Amino acid sequence: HSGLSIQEMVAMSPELDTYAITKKVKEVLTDNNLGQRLFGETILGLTQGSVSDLLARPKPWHKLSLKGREPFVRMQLWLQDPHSVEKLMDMKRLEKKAYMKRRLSSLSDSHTVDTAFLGPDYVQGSLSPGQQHLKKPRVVLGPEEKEALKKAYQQKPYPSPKTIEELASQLNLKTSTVINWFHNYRSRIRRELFIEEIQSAGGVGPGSEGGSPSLRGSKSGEGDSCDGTESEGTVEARQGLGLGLEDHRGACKDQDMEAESEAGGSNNSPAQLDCTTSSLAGPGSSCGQGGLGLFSLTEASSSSSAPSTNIPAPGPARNPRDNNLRKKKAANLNNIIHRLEKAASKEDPSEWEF
DNA sequence: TACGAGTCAATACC
DNA sequence: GGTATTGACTCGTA
Repeated sequence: HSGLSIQEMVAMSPELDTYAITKKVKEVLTDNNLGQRLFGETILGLTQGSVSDLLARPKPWHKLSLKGREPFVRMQLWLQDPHSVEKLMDMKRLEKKAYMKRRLSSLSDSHTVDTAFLGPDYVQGSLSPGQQHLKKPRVVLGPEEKEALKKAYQQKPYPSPKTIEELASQLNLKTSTVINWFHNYRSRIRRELFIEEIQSAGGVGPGSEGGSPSLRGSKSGEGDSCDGTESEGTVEARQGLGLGLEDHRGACKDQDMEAESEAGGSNNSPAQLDCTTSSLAGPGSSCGQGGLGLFSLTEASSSSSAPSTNIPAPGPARNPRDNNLRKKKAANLNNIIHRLEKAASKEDPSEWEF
């Protein structure tokens, strides 16, 4: 695109609505029966798992590093390409053809080892079959171990090396496993909090970095997300973008939904974003957007107001299990937040209750 | 050196 | 078979 590298484009990109982008991508993929693996590998250069994660839990733009923004810029470009679906369909056909060809040749030569069973490394010739066995088996933590780790986390999210050692020996795990678990858990809790904070429509401006926004209960009262505060974004850049502003209003209007949201309720209407996402649909969109540029999505959501444009909807595919999971997570987070709030209100650490 | 961010890839789940 | 989850890893940064 315009001879710019993707990094340059990311650097120059205005704020994008990551939620709207992923929503649209999911739509296009399902509508055209295209898998995450194919999309990830050909468009984003990511694996299926990463794509799944990105699509299910997009971080708000302002929370992303340059590297983290890259897939969203790629998705945006892909959505703006009128032939995007065709191209991916072609790739799908080619893959199928190649697969059939491989199957045929492996069937015709009974002496040939079916590389499908040997993994990509072997296919690429980097590993011999013998070496396959050297691969580290994945550690799968049992429910009791997870429970114990979670309890330990609630007591100390940043355990000392000594605590880690103790945990590891008590649970019969390697210390590196315990360390990794804490890293991952912190990171994922943080990500869940981003989502929760967006969902509760409080909006996090750049100024709310000093702690969990949920703790502050600031909502948007400071004028950040609901007062139209401008950051780098210009009014001109918002033209024809109804997206951020409208959703924004919706988000502010729905502040009283927070309680329900925190309880894991699904209170976001996917329809809210219809017009939003249609701005991604390119020419022919019914939501009146004139001559949108490359990154036309959400200048509307200035950095201070971005989160509220990224309202994560539960999505139509949510099954009861997902909802339960969400409820559990929300409850767990609220529990943690509650304890942190209590702790924060007591000056003497000895009074902190965890 | 510890941490966060981002990602891979094995596994679980539907 | 496609998608979601999650332990492990790399890399950049303070």
